[in-house]
Amino acid sequence: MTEVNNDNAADRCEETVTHGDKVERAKSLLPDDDMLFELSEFFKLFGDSTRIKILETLNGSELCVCDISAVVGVSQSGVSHQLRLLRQNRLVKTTKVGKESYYTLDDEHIGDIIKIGMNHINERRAGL
Amino acid sequence: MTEVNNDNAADRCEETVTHGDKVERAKSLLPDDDMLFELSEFFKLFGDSTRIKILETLNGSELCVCDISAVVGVSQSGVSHQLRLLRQNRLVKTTKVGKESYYTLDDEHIGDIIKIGMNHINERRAGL
DNA sequence: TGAATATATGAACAGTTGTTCATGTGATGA
DNA sequence: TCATCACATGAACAACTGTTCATATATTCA
Repeated sequence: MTEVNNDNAADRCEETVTHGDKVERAKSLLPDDDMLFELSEFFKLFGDSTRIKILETLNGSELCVCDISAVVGVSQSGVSHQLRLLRQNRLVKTTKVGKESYYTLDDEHIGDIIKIGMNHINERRAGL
Repeated sequence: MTEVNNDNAADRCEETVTHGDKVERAKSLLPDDDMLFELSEFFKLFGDSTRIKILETLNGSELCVCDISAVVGVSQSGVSHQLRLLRQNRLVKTTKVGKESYYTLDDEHIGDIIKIGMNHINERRAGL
């Protein structure tokens, strides 16, 4: 015990870690902060039902903004805002044809991720 | 064209869909609303860096709340709140030993999902 | 050129979320 | 039994997010 002996109790847990070795090991295995931040930003994109609808809609089809709006039931403006987010994060890409912008998925992993999510939900439903 | 001919322009896009057939097809392929809602709720859990840290920390180790708090750098209370969320959604499970609660992952898919996310980010970084 | 159309974007606002503080609960051991 | 500890939980609040409304931009066609 070379640790400072701080008898000021109250938040003992914060100061004297119960299993120091395990904590150090876990810390060293954690991805770096940048990766953790980007990971959460990435998954945040899937954490909204409008965006999930958009992604699932584009999974297999190429559609213009107006059509996407009709499919997901959100105003053109709302869809456009969400598409911008998805575009900036390279989940979708766009091709301009005349006045229209056609959107498609820009990452082959997206379908996989959503599929795993559905599996989780189905298993959870089955296990009631 | 058996559609009502509404000449009130303004929001034409909302009313007269550009590619009706594609829209109907896309709609029919979409998972039902319950699934879409649960999917977004599920991914929301990954959309916060504290929770991602917790999940990555528990991916391989079994730790008590106090230790998790030390690893992720959030107060015991904050971690406890997040663990409750993860517990309620069956991403983690807990075993009580005396005063301590030991947490582990409760779903074998979680590691997969995070891994795919990291791949996406690494590929995005490489493609600058 | 000017009207119509598809999309993008800024502002504003309500609803949600993550954190901390304070406190409650239940187990341990003196 | 009483103090201590690990953990859980409720309240409060600042920060963030998704939507709509209004408007800007850009393309087509008469």
